[in-house]
Amino acid sequence: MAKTKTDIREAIMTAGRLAVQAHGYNALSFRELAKDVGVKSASVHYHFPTKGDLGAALARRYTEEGSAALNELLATMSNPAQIMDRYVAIFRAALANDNRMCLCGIMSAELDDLPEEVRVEVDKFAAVNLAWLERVLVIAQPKAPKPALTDQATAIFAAIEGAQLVARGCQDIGIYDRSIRAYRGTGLIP
Amino acid sequence: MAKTKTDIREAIMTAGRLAVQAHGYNALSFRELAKDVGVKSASVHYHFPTKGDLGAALARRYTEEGSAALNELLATMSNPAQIMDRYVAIFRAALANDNRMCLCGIMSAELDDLPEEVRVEVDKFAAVNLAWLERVLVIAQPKAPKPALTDQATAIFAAIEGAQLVARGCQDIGIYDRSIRAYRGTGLIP
DNA sequence: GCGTCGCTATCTACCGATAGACAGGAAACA
DNA sequence: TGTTTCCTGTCTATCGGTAGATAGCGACGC
Repeated sequence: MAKTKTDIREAIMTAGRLAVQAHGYNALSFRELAKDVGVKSASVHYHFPTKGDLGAALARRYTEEGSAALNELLATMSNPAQIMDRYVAIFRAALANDNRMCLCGIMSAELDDLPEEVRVEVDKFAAVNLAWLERVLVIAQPKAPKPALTDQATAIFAAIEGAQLVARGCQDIGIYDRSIRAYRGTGLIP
Repeated sequence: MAKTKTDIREAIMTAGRLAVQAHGYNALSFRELAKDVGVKSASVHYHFPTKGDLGAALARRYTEEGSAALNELLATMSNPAQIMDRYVAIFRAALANDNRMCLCGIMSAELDDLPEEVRVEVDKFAAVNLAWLERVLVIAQPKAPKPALTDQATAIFAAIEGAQLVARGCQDIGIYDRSIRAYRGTGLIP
């Protein structure tokens, strides 16, 4: 089967996402990426004229796919605790996959070096997650005041990203698991 | 006043720490660093032969100074809630200082690109913080079983690092403050 | 006088980006 | 239908810039 234009574009985006999740945006290289995909770096520039275009496309796609998966979760499950089980499992999967991180989490660490178009996508990812978490919390704690749930959603997102970061840094996924367990124990996570 | 050898070394380490906290280890450049300090890049190589040496020295110093400050805290204060107030304030200060991050937190995100000698220092920083947090928790919750406190210490450290990461990514220190407030509300942080 | 220490100058390797050639297929026209 | 034209997508080759690292020189202090 011949490679179509879309095939290569998709291959670039997949390889790019994996590379960023493992090494960050700064370490993303057109040459390396091209080698992975099996083309020349100039061809990558054809599909993504600048590195900023590529980074923004990666982050946008990451957010879109994440958002779709989260909405699917909310649509098919009703127990908040079970929903949150799945949520924390998503972030755990990145770690389990070769000690990778959330794409937008790792990009947050590199914020000062990101082109503006990438930065806005990182912000969007956080916004999508916070809004979704708040929806779950409304189900879990219908009587709680709304502002408190907003804070809690923020705290949950930050806590999970942090658990992923520290677990990655220590190369010990057990740190992630123990942190999540403690979050649940205190009721931070339903 | 003339610059002694130690002056230059210290200036390099200070500028280096600030640069890493703002841009990460990968973005740390001998040329930029030399320009900041007012010497040539070859001179920086004289004090720190390789980039790995410099990174490891920065992380080691960061851990040592942090450890000393934390021990001082424990020695002069007795109320766990007040002690934790000071602890979260330390991490907040980095954010307030030009949206910087914990040096070892940002290095954790770059883990795959770190030389081994830097990696071990990052691990040490986490270990020092976890051990210290556990000591504070033992004071705050003397009746709790030890393993639970270990988990809680891990969770607190991860949560604070995460709050810092997300707040930095969104360039909104309010995210840090709201997260910490929620952590306290649930009792995760005493 | 012999180390110490910062300098100049240079090396190799890699970066993102661009120019220009070329193959192949679709589209337009006879 | 046969021919010409245009566009798409990839290639080779190269640019200017920066990275970390090194060799060797000269100034200065013990």
